[in-house]
Amino acid sequence: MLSKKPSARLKQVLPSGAKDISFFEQVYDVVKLIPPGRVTSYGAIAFFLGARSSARMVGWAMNAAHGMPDIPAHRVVNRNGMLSGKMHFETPTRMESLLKKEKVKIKNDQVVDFEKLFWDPAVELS
DNA sequence: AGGCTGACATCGC
DNA sequence: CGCGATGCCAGCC
Repeated sequence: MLSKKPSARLKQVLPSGAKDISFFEQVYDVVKLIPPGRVTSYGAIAFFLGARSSARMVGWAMNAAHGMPDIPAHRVVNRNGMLSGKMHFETPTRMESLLKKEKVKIKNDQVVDFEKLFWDPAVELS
């Protein structure tokens, strides 16, 4: 996979009067609400959006979120608490660094105490 | 216009 | 208990 970036970047800025809220935008909305030092999973976000099987899309949304400073994609990991998307950052160590800055410990590309740091949108945003 | 792929998750064999 | 197959939505070839 070489340059496989969605240059489209969706609508990115949402033209004035953008009323059609796509799945992606909902994902961004949730990810933006993840507090520092906390993490969540692709599946949790997908589930919160009512599409438990659409976890893949969440990952794809993160890919499209590249370049959006408001989207803390590093706080989203897979269900095992593993930094599965670290290789998609500017540098493979970027994701880990950002998390460590937020006092999140990483070991073997995995979030330590993932269950304790887990931020469930279905609960927090209920 | 049709098909493959993807930073996941779950069910089936 | 482990690997294979399927679902899901959007973007790109």
